Amino acid sequence: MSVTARQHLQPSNALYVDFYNDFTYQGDALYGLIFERNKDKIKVSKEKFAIKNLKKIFDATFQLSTQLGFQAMSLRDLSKATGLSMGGLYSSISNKEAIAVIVKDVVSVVCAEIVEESREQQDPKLALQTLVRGYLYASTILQPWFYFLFFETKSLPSADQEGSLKIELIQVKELEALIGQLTPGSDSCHKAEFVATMALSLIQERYLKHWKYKNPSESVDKYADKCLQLIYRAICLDEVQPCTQIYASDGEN
Amino acid sequence: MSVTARQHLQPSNALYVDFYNDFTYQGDALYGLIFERNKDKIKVSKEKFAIKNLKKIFDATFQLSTQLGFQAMSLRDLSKATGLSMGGLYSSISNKEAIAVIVKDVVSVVCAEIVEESREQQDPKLALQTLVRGYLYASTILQPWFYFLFFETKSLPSADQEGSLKIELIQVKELEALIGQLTPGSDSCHKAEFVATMALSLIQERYLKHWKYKNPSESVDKYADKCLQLIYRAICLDEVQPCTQIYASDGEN
DNA sequence: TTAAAAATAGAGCGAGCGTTCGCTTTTATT
DNA sequence: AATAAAAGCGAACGCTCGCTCTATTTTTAA
Repeated sequence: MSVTARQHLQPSNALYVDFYNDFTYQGDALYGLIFERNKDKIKVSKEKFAIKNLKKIFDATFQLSTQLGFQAMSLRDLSKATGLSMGGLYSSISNKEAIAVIVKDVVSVVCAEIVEESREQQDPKLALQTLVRGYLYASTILQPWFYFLFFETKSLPSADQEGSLKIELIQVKELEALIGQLTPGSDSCHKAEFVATMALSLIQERYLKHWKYKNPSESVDKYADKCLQLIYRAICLDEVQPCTQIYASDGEN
Repeated sequence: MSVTARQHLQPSNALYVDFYNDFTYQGDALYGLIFERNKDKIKVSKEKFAIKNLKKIFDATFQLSTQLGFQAMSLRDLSKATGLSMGGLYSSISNKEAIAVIVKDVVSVVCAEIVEESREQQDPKLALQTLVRGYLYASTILQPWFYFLFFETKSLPSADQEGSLKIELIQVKELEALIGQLTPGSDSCHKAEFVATMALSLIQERYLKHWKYKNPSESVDKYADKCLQLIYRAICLDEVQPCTQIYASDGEN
């Protein structure tokens, strides 16, 4: 069942849940992927043990660096929080910096996947929806990863810093291209560039201020609806339904 | 001449320049204010010397912490960049943390001032415009300050961390209140809360991604226009002019 | 049962951190 | 030109950092 077909039946429905169930970059599968992509730098040779440790390390890193910042988090702090000894830490990661690099790598891979899925759509409106929802849903599931990369880009080696900026550039350019295709003429109300910037800002708002959105799984669908609706309005897309009508069915939004 | 009167004559005009000329929180006056507010913690007793050093210290701090992050910036780095000795640094600031606290203090004062100016306006539409333009213009002039506070809130003592979050909360609540007053009924297209969130995201976008906006003084007026226009559209404000008309006069926007 | 793999505790390394303090230089006033 | 106060200096202190290493124990999987 296609995305739009579903939405016509029940707006603000279980799209996120569907995405979540298909999303392979989470849980053990995610850490398995990290293990595969960093085998050469990880001393632990068996996947099972590596996954267990990586899970602990990233969970603790996100918790500590959210509180203190990555630079202020010491490896002794991390050792305490993970329950691993110093030696244990260094058998799963090559050094402190490598933690940040892996986060960048994961976000990079996930974003590339979302762009790919969007490009499979023929209809630009569907492609835009796939893109916006993809970013919102993925950054909800991987909130600490996206959040970390935004705030800790400075902690990366300079090559990866550039890579991190490039991710953002690709995101906004992809949005801009699709929005550009949807604007009837060049005399649109708002230029595609500005609308794409706004869209990305709203996407980032969501994972940067996650404390505002306590039950993400409940509300992220509605948030995505509102973002898309706002994009349509910004580019004067007439074909869109008046938004009061969309939200008339359920009281809260 | 009032804000709207001017805009009717020439949209995207010299509003920023006017703001800039009236804005007292810049240059020596700003550092004088910092000196006054921190006299007890500053060993240098003569304003003239304090201003000279504070200027050096904050300029260098913003440059270094943008590159490395505040935590990674050492006071030896700062000493080298300012040309001051370690002792010289410590005669103008009480310790490293104090630098970040002062930034929070400055942004806090400036934001309070903007809210105050907005509240002086009777017409909610004018008040909203004053608020949005105020935030955009002030954060353009004080871009490094706003940028620093956003990224380095974690480096503050916990009391000031809360203070920093509160600034953001006040900003969005003030926007929300005014937008709420402008929405005709409760069945508005978008809830005021969401539109306020979007507005603040766009304001922050501007000073967080300042590398995108090379000539801020030239374009910030147009950016403000676009933000306000988008807010009006989001809340289905009919009285607003079609935006194509506004931008018809000048080619680029 | 057993050999390999994983993990531990923690002493220790050099480097660099934030901060201090006794001293010298500059300033402003006589 | 003299002088007292203010400003500025930079070596040194105690400490923590990222990281390594060893001896030892525990866990795993055949």
